[in-house]
Amino acid sequence: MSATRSLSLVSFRRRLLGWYDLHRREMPWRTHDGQTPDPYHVWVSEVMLQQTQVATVIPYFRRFIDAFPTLESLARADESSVLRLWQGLGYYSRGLNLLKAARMIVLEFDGQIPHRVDQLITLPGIGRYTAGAIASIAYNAPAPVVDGNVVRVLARFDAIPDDPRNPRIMEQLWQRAQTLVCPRRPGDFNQALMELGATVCTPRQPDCQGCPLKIGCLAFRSGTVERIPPPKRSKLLPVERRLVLCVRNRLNQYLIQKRPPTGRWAGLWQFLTLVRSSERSVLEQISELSRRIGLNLTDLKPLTTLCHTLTHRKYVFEVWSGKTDSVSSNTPNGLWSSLDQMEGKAFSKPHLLIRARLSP
DNA sequence: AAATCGGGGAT
DNA sequence: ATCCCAGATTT
Repeated sequence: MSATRSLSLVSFRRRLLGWYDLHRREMPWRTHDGQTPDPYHVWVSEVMLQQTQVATVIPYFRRFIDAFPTLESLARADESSVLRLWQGLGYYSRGLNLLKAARMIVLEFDGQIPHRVDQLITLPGIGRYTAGAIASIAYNAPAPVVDGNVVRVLARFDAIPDDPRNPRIMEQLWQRAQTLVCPRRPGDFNQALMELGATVCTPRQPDCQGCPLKIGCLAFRSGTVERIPPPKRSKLLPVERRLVLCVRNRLNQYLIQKRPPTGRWAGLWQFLTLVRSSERSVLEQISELSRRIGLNLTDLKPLTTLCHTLTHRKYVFEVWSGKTDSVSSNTPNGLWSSLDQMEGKAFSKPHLLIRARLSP
């Protein structure tokens, strides 16, 4: 790998860090006095930031640290508390892995978050990126990081036209990041690279005039910035139809169920949900359900229909309301719960929206 | 190597 | 409507 053409390695670092010192954004997990941040804060923030933008994470991070100010307090928490704090953030296994790892650190690492990448990466929920981020930001280790932002910045800087989803290209970018990382300020360097990608070297309409690396950027020189990296061709989303039933008893409680511990929305609560058959009518499906779980249902009415689009599929929820005189059911994982009681439980986003429609 | 796992920001 | 986001884990 040749150096940086017209921009030397040292100049690359100096320009990038100089830009960062001027444009660094304030974030709750960052210190403002050049001090090394709390490794626990770095870890929590980096896990929350996986596939999630900074603006989305900030309120979740504040609430999480308020509830669990230290690694020890997190290790003592239970899964339901963590999921409640993760509610709405998505990728819920991140939260559960965070809890698992906290307990492992207490038991196997004497309560100290490991400094080395090869130790960090053994913890659940910490991969190559997050290990590098923690090691460099919290402990000033000269470890590289390559996230979506860094991929874009480096692919453009070197004018790599190939798809970085190709593992070979990705490995090339990791090597490049390793070479570039500033040994004096690795944490700031890595954050600078990512922040540049998030605020200047953006996917669309990048601000090349404001970029400290435009001198030396091969994509800028050749006018190919907006074509690098190549966009992912979108595929048609499969549609999943669901029938949701909000059953209320005489105590103003609703029947809710806890989702299984694996799969989508694992461990989260929801109203009664079944796959919506296109063969049978809604009322047929509901009466079959009522027989199966032993509930006598009355006042069945359509409440709303809502769509929820995820990365790989689209859900359509047909939501119905109903009443019953029963106070028990055969529903596995079923529970009668008032709207107030539900506040303490973690619901998926679509069921959170359904819940909001039930409030008086 | 490909699929899975959420939800939202930006355009 | 589309692409992407401070990715990791499972298949």
